[in-house]
Amino acid sequence: MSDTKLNNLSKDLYNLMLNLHRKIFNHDEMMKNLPIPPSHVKVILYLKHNGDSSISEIAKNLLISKPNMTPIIDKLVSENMVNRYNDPNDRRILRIELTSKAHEFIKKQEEMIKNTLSEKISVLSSEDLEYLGHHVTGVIDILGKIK
Amino acid sequence: MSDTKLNNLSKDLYNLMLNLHRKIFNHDEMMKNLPIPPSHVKVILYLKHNGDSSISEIAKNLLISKPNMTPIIDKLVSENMVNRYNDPNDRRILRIELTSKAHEFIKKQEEMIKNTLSEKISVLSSEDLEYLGHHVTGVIDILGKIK
DNA sequence: TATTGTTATACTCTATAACTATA
DNA sequence: TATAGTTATAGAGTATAACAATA
Repeated sequence: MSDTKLNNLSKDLYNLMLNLHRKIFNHDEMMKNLPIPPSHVKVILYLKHNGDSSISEIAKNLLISKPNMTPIIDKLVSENMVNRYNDPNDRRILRIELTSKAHEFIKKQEEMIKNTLSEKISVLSSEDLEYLGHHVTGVIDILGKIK
Repeated sequence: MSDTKLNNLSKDLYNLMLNLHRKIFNHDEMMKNLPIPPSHVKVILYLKHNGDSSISEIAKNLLISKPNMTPIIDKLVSENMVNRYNDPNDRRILRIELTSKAHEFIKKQEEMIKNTLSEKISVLSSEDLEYLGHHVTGVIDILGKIK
């Protein structure tokens, strides 16, 4: 693959991110509408996607410094969104798991986000929606091959 | 267009956002690598996209509270990234414009982001890159019809 | 000696109310 | 009276270094 082709594609991907952000998925707007701070959302979504994890794992992957994990997990525990439990193999490690309340929270928020998306694209013609679906699943399929 | 179709498409769009974020464009990671805080980046990019703007306009559209704009603009001025000037028609209004240094900064950052994107997709086969380009421009074209 | 998680602390970012100057 | 921008201030989020417990 030629370098210019790769460069053009990365330019298109950058434009795709900007367009998605501006037209249908404003990250900041979503976060402001949530009842809990962004760092809590990140931790919950991380656990949902990666399963039970140690505090260090979460911190490393979410780029949150370890000391700041303590108050975040404290609050999530007090809100009954996660539980701490000891790792049976290494007594230094605390593992974090989602509660059923957290799973319900995620489900509800995803519904809200999907409703917002539906609204934004509902102005498109039936034909455009057809094409959009085709191209979106096309991109997802290929991204699935990375990593 | 049937509601179920719209729902499926919004689900796909949600998955597209998640996949883009996880596979090739980690928002937090990008921000951490920048030499200036996120709020400054947002203001600069807003001005790049929307042209000279009043402080209230910027605050409203970026969901930053007005009082917090003062120190942000102060710092950007001291870093020689923006200038303040009076609106000729309304003496209450201060308008903000980007300096040439800011334009260069944006150009450099966009280059870095595109290089990162190139690296991430360079593992794909020539054929997959071809398809990816096709679908990405397809999505961009249709998004262009919104708003 | 290295790693896990915590404490302490200072710094930045943010939200709210109250102020001034212009309209 | 309403709006633009500011000041003051308290709260939330973050980064860094130093520490105790465990490996």
